[in-house]
Formats: sequence, C-alpha cells, structure tokens
Amino acid sequence: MELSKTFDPKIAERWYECWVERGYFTADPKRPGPVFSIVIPPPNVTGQLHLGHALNVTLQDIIVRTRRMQGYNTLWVPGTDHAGIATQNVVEREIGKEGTNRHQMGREAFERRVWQWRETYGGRILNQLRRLGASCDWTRERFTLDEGLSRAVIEVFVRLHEQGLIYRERTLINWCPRCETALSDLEVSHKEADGHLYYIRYPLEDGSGAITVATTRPETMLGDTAVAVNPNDRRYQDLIGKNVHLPLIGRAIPIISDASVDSSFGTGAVKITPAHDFNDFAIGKAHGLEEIAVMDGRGRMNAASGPYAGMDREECRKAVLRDLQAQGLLDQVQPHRHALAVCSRCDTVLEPMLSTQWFVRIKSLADKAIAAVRDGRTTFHPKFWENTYFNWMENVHDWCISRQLWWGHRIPAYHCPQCGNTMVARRPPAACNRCASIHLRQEEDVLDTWFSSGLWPFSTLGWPDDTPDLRRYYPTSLLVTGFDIIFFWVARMMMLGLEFTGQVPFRDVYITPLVRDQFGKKMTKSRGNVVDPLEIMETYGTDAVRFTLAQLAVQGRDLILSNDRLAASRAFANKIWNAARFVMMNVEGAPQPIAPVATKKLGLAERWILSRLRNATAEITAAIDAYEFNAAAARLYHFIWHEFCDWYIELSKEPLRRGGEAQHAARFVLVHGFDQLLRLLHPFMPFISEELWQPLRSFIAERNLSAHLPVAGFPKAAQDDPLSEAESAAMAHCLEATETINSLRALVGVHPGQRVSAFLKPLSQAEAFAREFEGWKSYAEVMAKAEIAIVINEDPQLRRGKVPSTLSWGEVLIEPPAGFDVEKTRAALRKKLVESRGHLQKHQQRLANAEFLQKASADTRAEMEERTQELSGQVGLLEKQLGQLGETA
RNA sequence: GGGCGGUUAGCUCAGCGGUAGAGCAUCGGCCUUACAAGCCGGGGGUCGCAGGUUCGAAACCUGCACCGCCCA
Repeated sequence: MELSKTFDPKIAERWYECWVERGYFTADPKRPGPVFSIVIPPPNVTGQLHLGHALNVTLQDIIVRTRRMQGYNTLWVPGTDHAGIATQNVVEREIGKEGTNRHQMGREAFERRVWQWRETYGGRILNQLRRLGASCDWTRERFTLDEGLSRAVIEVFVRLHEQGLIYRERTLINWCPRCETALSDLEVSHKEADGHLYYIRYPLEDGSGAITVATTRPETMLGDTAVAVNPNDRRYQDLIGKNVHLPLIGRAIPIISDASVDSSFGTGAVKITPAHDFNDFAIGKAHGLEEIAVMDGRGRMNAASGPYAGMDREECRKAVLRDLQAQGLLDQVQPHRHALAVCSRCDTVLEPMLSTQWFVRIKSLADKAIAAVRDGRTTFHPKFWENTYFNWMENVHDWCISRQLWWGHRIPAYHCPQCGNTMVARRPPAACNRCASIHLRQEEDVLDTWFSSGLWPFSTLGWPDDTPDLRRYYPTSLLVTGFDIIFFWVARMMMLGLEFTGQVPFRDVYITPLVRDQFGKKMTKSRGNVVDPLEIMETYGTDAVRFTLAQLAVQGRDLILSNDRLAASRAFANKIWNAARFVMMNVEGAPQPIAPVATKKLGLAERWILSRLRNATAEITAAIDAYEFNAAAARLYHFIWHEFCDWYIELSKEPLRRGGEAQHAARFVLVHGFDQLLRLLHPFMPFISEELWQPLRSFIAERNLSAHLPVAGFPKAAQDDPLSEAESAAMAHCLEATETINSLRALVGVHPGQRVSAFLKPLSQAEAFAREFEGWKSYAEVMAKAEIAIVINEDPQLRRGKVPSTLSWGEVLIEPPAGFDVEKTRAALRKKLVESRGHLQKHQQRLANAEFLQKASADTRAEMEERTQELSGQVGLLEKQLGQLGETA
C-alpha cells in the first residue's frame, strides 16, 4: 500500500466513526478485569468547546485510552448539565426576538420551548468532543434533567430534608435583578469599581443638629431603619439613643451603637438598611430593627420607597441625590473605589434581597468530605490543591439551593394555601397532612444546577437503583477538572457522594492547568484573545492539538499555547507519517506477517532499538500513571524522532540492503518497533496512529491481533533488557564516534556527500576496543560516511595532516579536505580545552578537600576519582592535539 | 489582609543535592530515493536578589523583589 508523501489529518480523523460503530467505547459491566471508570465533568449544555474543555478532554482521553488498551474494563460517561440560568437566558433572548417573554408564554409553554432548544442545540458541545477524539461511551450519555437523574435529585432532596439537612428560611441572599433569581455564594463574582462616597446629613429629631453618614448607595436610604456608630467613638457619645429624621421619607429612626462600625470609614456614622446590605442585616438582627425592603425583584423601587416607587435603582439614585442636594442635605461627594458583587453569569450588579429560600445545612456534609481527603481516600494531583479544597470546605456557608427559574428540577415541596403547611415528598401528596385540604401547590422554585451535577458520579450510573453499572463502576477512578471548579464540582460531588453512597465519588482528582494565550494572559471574551480549539484543529490537525496540549500539561503550572508549538506538533505528525512510509516501503513484498526473530539472532542495532523501546515504554507508562502528561509526551517525542527515526531507521538501511537474514531481522524490528510505537502514541494522537497502524497490521505477527488500535494491547516493558551492558556501551561508543566524526566533517568543511577516512584511537584497553569496534564499525561508517580504522599502536605518521577531536574514551582523527581552515579547528579545540580544564580543576579541588574525603560516601568518592581521571585524560589529549596543529598549549 | 503557584538559553518549559537539559526560534552546510513540515553541524545560561544549611546548592531553609491566581 502506497502512502502519500505528506500527512492529511482530515483523512485520519474519519476513524472515529468506525470505532464508535464497532462499540470499542461501550462498556460492559459483565466483562472481567480491573475497572477504570471516569465521568466527564458535564459541560454546560449551552456551551461551545473552548480550550479548557479541549485540554480537559484530551487528558481524560489519554488516560482512558491507555487503560482501555491495558485491558481495564473501562467506562467514560459523557453528558451535559442543564445549566439553569444560562439556558433560560439563551431561550429568553430567543423568544424576546419574537416579541414575547416567558411570563406571557406561561411556565409550561416556556419549558417546552427550552426542551426544543435543547433538542436542537444541546448536542453541539458533545459533537465537538467527538471531533476531539474523546472515547466516551455514547450509549451512556446523560443529561442532568433526564428522568433517571431527576429521580436521583428528588430522592436526595427528600432524604436530606428528612435528615434535617435542608431547611427553608426568610433571609438576605444574593439576588440577580436581571436573572431574577437567588444565587449561591459561588455564583457571585467580585470586581473593583470606581464609585463615590456620598455624605448625607440626617437631621436630629429634636432639632439640635444633624449627624452625617457616608454611603456608597444613597438610594437604599429609603429603607434605613437606624444610624449606627461605634460605641467607643467619642464624637457621637451624646447622640446614641436619640432619633433622626430620615430625609425624603420622614421616618424617625434611632441612632444606635454597634462595635462592628468602623470609626475610620467616612464620618464614622453609617446608615443601616437591614433589607439591602449583609452587614446591616446582621446589625439589624442584633438590635431588633425593622427590615424594610424598598426594591422588587427586578431592581425597581417598590411602594415602600414612597415618591420613588416605580423607578429603576440607578434612576432612583440620581433622583435621591438631586432631592438631597435641593434640600441642602448632601454634604460632599468623594471618589471612592469599592468592591461590587456581580452575577457570574450576566455581570449584572447584584442586590442583597430579603426572601424565602431553601438551604442545605452544610457543616456535617463538609466534615465528611474533608475527612475523606485528609485520610487519602481521595487524592488531589498536584497535591497542593488540597489546601484550596480544605480552605473552602472549612469556611463553607450553608448552600442556597433554590432558584427562581423555570428551567431545572422543580423542588419537590408542596404548599397548602389553606393552612400554610409545607410538605416534602417524592410524589405529589393527595392531600395536606395537616388540614386534609386537597388544593396543594407545588413549590415554584427549581434547584441550583450544581445540586444535580453534584450527584453526577453516581446518578449517571443509575443511583438510587442498585444497578450493575453502579456496582461495577462506582466509585469512579478519577475526576479531571480545572481548579476553578474545585468548589462547584469536586466539593459538592464529594459531599453528596459520601452522604448517599458512603463512598468517595472518585479516588483521584487531577487538576488541569489553566490555558493562557501566547502572552501568558488568561483567555477571556472581553480581552478578545480566546483561541477557538476547532479552528486550530482545522489548521494543525486534531492530533497535533492534542499532542501539544499534553506536552504543555505540566502539573501546577499554567499552560501557554503558541502557534510555534502547534506547528512543531504538526511537523511531528508528518515525521511519524514519513517514518511509516519508510517502514512500508521496506516491507513491501515481504511475506505477511513477518515472522518474529529471536532476540539472540538480532543485530546489535536491532537489539539496541528494542532496548530503547523497552525503556521508553516503562517511562511513558510511569508518566501516565503519575499524570505527568508532559513527561510522557516528551519521552514519546524523543523515542520516535530521535531514537527510532534518527538512529534506528538509519541503522536499518544497511541490513535492509544486505538482504537475507539481516534484512529479515531488520524488517521484523521495523514492523514490531513501529507497531509498538503506534500503540504508545495512540492515546495521544489517536487518528494518525490508527491511520498508520492499519496498513502495518497485516505484517504484525500477533495471535488474536485486534482489528483496530483502540482495543490493541498497550505495550508492556519487557522483563529483560535485550541489550547487555557491554553491548549498550558499544552502541554508546558507536553513536559518539558517529557524532564526533560528523562534527569534525562540518568543522573542516567536508561536503556532506563526500566520504572521509577516520581513525579512532582509544585511550586505554585498545585491544578490547578493537574487538568491540568490529561489532559496530559498519554502522558508524554508514552514518558518518567514513572509512574508519582503529589505531592500536600509534605510528609517528598517524597525525600528520589530520584533524583531531576527543571522545570520552579516546580520540578521533579525520583526513581534512585541501585548504581547510586550521584556525577554526584550533579554536574549537581551545574552547573544549578551557571547559575541560575548568571541570578538571573543580574535581581536583574536591578530591584535595579533606572534608569531602571524610564526609562523602565511598561511591561518590570513587565516581569523582573516575571522572577526574577521565577529565585529565581529556585535557592531556587536547593539549597534545593543539600541539599537533602547531600551537603550544 | 490571609493563602497558593511561579521566576533556569531569545520563547515555552524539564531538572529539584554531585560536569546546566529539551522543544521551538536562531546561525552555518546540505534537495544524501521516509521526511526541506526534512537531514548534518554550531552558537547561546554568573539557574530573580540577599543571607543561611552542606564537603558540595539551580535544587534544601529564611528573608526580599517582581509576575500570576484564589479567598476575605
């Protein structure tokens, strides 16, 4: 079969469909073997693939494909979450364009509309995962609003309620006036903003003067129910207990003292609005103040705000300031930088709002989740992320789980309008269990999306039923996610998993790096520096993108993606492609499969590359096991490019030409080596590896050889090294001699096509070297384009007219072309001499140090002595060689 | 304010107690029938700064500086 000259990623990427059709990714709980299971952190159903996903999914796929090939019973569950707020926003925008809104539509019609939207667009991100090559079990795709998962949500809600871990309370919560819903602490972002500090004079009721308060939010004064000062503030001692006349509204409110007031802020006196500020709420509770809400759910002023009713909060602020100014009550305005709480979904400034919400009592759940990480049932990689986890878990507040949305799991609570009773139940009760009324109303609110995604590791496996999947695949082996999701997913999955299954949801948590642009900046929509993974997949090929991400995935460090890196990976793919062409060209016409050759019967170069393969296999496997993707990718790259292509393919050319047994052995090693190489590569670059493995397949001698690579066995490092120590040394000598001769050729300007004659002179044990040399002479001669002779006894004529260089075990001389530059070669030797002398000096000093001799281990001393010997040999040689070139050292 | 991570070649990063490494970029020479998205060869670093521990520190400890992030 003929391969084209360059690699076209598009063609290779077609294999995906075939793998899915063959069911390679479909798990079977009945199959024997150790289990490896993983659930995808469900992407938002409205989402589009971004680089964070691409990285996350690539790394998961590397592990999953490796484990599958290693024979694990492997399951990777894909799916999406319903993303309450985000999805509702998308659909509201859509119907907005049609001139309607959800309130006009009504709840049921709106919900139907959202489902329609989901049917049409919800699969988008999952299709993008397919394009990335993610080997998910699509027969088990889940959605948080699926019937099964919804049942799990209700079950968990009811049980938590029964245990007293869910309660309902009227309190101050973070409210988004645009989304018109409550938010949990985690959905609140903080950002710095330039605002103003307004100094407002509140006249005392007794007419004896006024007290000035400073505030960033003048419009909330309409709901003030007190003014507070610090009890130790001398300035206001006399005023505590008096009343002020609240401007614009006319209400009389007291001046109180509270230790939490910061005397250094503004005037030291602050207005207290319990219904619109978290600090004020706490003060209000402590002092029994009235809570007066002056805004509605859309951030508009309500009836309690008197003349301002109906205004928007921004508009109201202007009006209030204008009126205060008109009455001479606005003392001054200062520029002021302060933190704003905004909605993490839509960036709207949030409003603290008084309302009745459902909460999860979190302490006992968090304690269990902390313990599970402390005692190592779940481990983070890199480990330092555990600190972040602990820090959050130890300071976690009760979780507000109700949302005033129409898209989500409706809370299974039923209110009785007749007697005010509220019941929580798995199924709608027929009648009130207190007053027997049959007119019950289900709670309007839905649950926070994270409430359902927190159940994901076990709800996707069939919980609350005792299913074969749940029994076989839970707890899962690993969760791969970004650090920003530790609180959302990891924390909640841990808490809920432990509570409802008694087991941790996953044994390992691998925290991926953050992907930054080539300037090291975080990619954000507002910066406009977001790189679309689909675009770069289009340009460089999916395999190249995957490989680049793996190469850069260093633990504990951000990942900086650049086009240079991507281009390098594309070049790597092309290199592999061409190596395959070489292999295929050289086995053409050979009997299929190529009969294996016993290791003993292989040539030195063949045993050497198999030895390197063994080493690469062990190192790559260990790196994957340790989630050191960068190390695994680097070793793969080095093995393929430098060991297999640069050396072995070159070394194989001679035996291939020779024919007979030598040719057969080289063919066998090329095929076997390339087969193993493609298997090692497959988890990283699934498409090109399959594309190349297919034509190679018929040459591979393996019983029960699988039809495709995803289910072929992953290489295992051979027990014994095919290469003895002596042979390994011999190959090292061969490679060093080759490199040194090539370097000399370039130095003196031998034309690349020209053969040269070269002489090798060992420093010692010349006869032994001469015998060893016979074993690798032909390799070095081919690779260095040289006639090489070994010199045992130096004859006085040897050096005449030749150019020398050093080897770690001796020296090498070549015949230079006429008119070469002697000074250049002298300079090269001089440079080497300076280096070697420097090193030698350091070593000699060390060996002369009494303390070193006394304190360093015997091994270290011996090693240093050996090195010193070697270095002094080098220095002597270099001096001699410089002398030979007419320079006294 | 509390905490975490980083600072090594032009760039991106390994190395984490015994002669400073890789990839990319750069420079020189080569179209040598697998590959010019290539081959061969070369240059390039007082390992952020200051102390300390050690026979020996890029590596371990302390402090500082700068960059990035998280929490309040």
